[in-house]
Amino acid sequence: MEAQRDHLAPLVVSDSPVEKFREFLEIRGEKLTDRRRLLVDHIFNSHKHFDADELVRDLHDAGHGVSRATVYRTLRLLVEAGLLRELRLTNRSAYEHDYGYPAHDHLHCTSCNRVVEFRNDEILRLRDAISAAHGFRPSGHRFLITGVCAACSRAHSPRRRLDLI
Amino acid sequence: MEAQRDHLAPLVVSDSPVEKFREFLEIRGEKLTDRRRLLVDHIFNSHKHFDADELVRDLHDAGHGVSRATVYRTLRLLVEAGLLRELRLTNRSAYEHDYGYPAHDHLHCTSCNRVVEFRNDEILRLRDAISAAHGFRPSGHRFLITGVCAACSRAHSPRRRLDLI
DNA sequence: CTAGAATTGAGAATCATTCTCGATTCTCGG
DNA sequence: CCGAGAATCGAGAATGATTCTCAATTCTAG
Repeated sequence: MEAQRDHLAPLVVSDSPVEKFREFLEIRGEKLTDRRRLLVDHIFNSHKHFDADELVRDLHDAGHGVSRATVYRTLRLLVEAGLLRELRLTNRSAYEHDYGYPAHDHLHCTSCNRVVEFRNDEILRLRDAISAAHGFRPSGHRFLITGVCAACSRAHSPRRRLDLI
Repeated sequence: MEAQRDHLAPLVVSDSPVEKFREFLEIRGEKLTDRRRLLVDHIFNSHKHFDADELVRDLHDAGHGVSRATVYRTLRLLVEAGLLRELRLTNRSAYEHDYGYPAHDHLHCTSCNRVVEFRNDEILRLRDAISAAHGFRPSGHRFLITGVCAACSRAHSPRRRLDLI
């Protein structure tokens, strides 16, 4: 029986992330080593948004030592491979799953620093229309809305204007 | 005589950037010093996209020495004041005029690394609709389209697929 | 099993940015 | 005009994230 399909789901995830990574590495004549496998497994088993430091810490806590250098090197590869998406919201890079995860964008609350995801179909349409108008061949996009989330709006005095006090 | 007005121009620039900055500083009980004035003047007289280092270099070349520390401190203030917008496309922050400059977003060519601006009215509408749906109070947004610009598309073999070679 | 190549890890190095703190400049009441 | 006190400045140190170096290890092909 046909699985119900989101009409715009662009992702057909036939390979596991590890397989996808192996293919990518193969093309470049590089190898899927145990350190790399360990990292991909860990990343795609749990985390959502994380940074290099968390990764090092988590793996260390789990008894697996992976050097900082290797973590950074592998993260770069995973981004190039299209498995991870890099977000530069602050001074340190954060990462999230890209492969096998539906396209989405983010709301960033500058008060509590939380990041909320949302999906919106128009964005894609808009992106392509704008790109076409500029002879641009789009490969991706980032739509980030900054502001104050509902919780924080409620928490703070509702009638403040500027950050005067 | 009525100046012709873009129907969505949200900016009424009655003050010069320096004035706007002075107001901002006054509110916080800080001063518009000569170093700060020098920086604002320089920034709003020429540059469009620039980073801290260029600023230091340019000013130095123009015979005005401003310490790195002051440049960074002032850039932060200008962003807080809403005069500049900070872009984190790479590891170093880039800045562009925000005050007195129409709202816009960017196309980033990953091949030649050029950044092109575009204006699109739907984005605002979309941003507000999405925010509303999430009880979010938006204060700004960033819409970045990454891809390959027309020139680069033409320059490279038109029939390449992946970066295999 | 072995030579050669790729990867790893520890720590050094780099790069942008921020901090420290003494020197300088500004403000404002006299 | 004259300080006293506060804010700002600059030089260089410090920080923090990321990248690099290079010897040791692991992998691959034969």
